[in-house]
Amino acid sequence: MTDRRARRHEATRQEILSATWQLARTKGLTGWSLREVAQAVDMRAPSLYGYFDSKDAIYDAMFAQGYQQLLEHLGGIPTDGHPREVLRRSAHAFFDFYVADSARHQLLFLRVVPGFEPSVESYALAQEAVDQLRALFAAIGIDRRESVDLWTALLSGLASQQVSNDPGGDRWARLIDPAVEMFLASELASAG
Amino acid sequence: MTDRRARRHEATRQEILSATWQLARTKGLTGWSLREVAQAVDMRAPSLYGYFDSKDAIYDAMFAQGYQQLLEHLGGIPTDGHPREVLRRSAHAFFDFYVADSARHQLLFLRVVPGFEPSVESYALAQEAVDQLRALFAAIGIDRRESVDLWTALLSGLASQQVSNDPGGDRWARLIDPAVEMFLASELASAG
DNA sequence: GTCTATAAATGGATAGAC
DNA sequence: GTCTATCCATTTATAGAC
Repeated sequence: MTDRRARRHEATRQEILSATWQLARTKGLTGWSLREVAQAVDMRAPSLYGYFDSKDAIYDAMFAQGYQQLLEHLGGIPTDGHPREVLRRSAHAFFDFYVADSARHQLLFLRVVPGFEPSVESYALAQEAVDQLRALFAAIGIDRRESVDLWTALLSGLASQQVSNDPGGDRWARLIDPAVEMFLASELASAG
Repeated sequence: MTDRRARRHEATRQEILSATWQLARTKGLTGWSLREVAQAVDMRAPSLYGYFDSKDAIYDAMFAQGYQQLLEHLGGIPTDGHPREVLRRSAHAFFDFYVADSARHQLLFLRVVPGFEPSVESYALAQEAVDQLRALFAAIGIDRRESVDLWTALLSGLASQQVSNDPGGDRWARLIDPAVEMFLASELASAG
């Protein structure tokens, strides 16, 4: 059983992680220190070591949490209706997830933190997300790996351009639906 | 006239920049210190200040150099022949440039270095690259901004996936030509 | 132009009292 | 579980001798 003490401990852990996410968003993924985290949660830096073994352990927990959020995000996509609609929904869902937090994107999808490698447990979550995406595509009849790879590249590219070149705008967001049509036309041509 | 002293100074500057690029590639874009740079060029750290005012000034010089390389890379693309061929060439050129140095990509296209903002002079080079890309597309009859934006997203997405998920491989490189065909088919459908 | 010496701050992390 | 105190390394950057 998780007693009161364990629940409190976990709550504080979450509070710390919440503070690191906030710092990562405002000061950059690598632009914060343990002292700043401690200050944000009204502690002294050494107290953080009661919850995380090291700064990299915090990054690892953020990595895992980010992929859990992605899994929930993907899991929330209805898979009913016409394949075109499912694809459109998933495109917007993926785009929104990416654009919502560019620090999270840098942590999950790029290799930005010097020296940081996710633990095997955390990496398993990343693999799970890949599997879930593949399952989504299989459900609407797209099962070639190349197709999924192309779709992933297309969507991550749109989102990356949006974040980097038009933050807060919709210059690339408006291209999602045309991109889905382009992709589908190409898929139908390949399949038929 | 640039006398011997000025030429020597510039040569040393280049040597320093070369060392920082190497460090950025091996230890991450933000994973190196001035001491390491100095050691690599057989100096002491304070001597670097004879060539650059600060670490951010080095990042700025790298930023400018990266865009100069991109401009040269784009300029080297022959624009003769069938539009499909020009597009294919430019796709491979862009992909190769991106994949060749992921630290450079992070510096030029993402906001990875905490606190770093390119100077106006350096940013002008970035704008020049955008203009040159637009000119290339105009030359083959693609002049809608949305088309160029979609193409940029598609190629940067392919390259990003290649670097992040299959470094050293060709899983996404093999999708370049199919992606060009997909893009062209969509463009022809829009135009005609 | 490069050095030594050092400032002045900050980093992650540990020891040990309470 | 959190603190103070501190270690020890490292950071960027400056002063001033040579």
